Amino acid sequence: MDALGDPTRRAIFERLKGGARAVGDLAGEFPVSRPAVSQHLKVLKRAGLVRDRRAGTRRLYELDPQGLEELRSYLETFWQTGLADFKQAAEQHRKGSGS
Amino acid sequence: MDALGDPTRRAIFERLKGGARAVGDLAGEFPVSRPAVSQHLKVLKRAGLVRDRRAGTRRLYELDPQGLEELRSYLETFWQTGLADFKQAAEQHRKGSGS
DNA sequence: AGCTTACGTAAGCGATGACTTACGCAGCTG
DNA sequence: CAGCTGCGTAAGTCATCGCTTACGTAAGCT
Repeated sequence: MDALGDPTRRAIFERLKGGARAVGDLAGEFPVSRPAVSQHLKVLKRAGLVRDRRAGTRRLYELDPQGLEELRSYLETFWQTGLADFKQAAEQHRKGSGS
Repeated sequence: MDALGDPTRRAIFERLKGGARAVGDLAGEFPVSRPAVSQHLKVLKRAGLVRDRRAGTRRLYELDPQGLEELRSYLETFWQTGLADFKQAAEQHRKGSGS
């Protein structure tokens, strides 16, 4: 979650949804240097959101399904921990107020 | 989303799921000063995630249902933008590769 | 084997941001 | 009306982090 806090990193992450990409290739589409992209990928990898794979001299990065599932379930829990409950209260509270 | 990047802020946000709370009351449960909590709440409010309401000299903060719905739909979109597609590819890719 | 490509890492730097203390203001209470 | 409580804001400080340049390293190509 903290890993997605940075806009650039989030952009890289979203870009990876299109499929596996190499670092240099990826860096070509962002206004940052290649090492910067490397570091971002390192953080994402550490967060379990991406995976790296070798392809010749290049290193392809792709989304990690497992980490994504974990994130998803975390968010699911996020809503359900008393959130639906709160929503009902909110709706009730809203009943008499017109904007 | 950037608003939830900070751990302390996220903790405050989660704490608000339990219901509306005053600032000082909230600050009593965190290792930070009251003004710090105020600033965090300001950011959350600016992000549309929380709402403030007055109660005497206190100011109660609660989750904003509208902002939460926006966040939820954003996340929904997040998964669906080619993500299911990617998953199939990932599964397929897994088929014959033994590490 | 030597050269080139592609990447990761280290070191340094500038900027963002989280936190604290000090201050001013609104609202209850006597 | 005076005092107290509770909060927001301002100013300053210190850490964190994102970015760049420079360097070392692994893998294809000739």
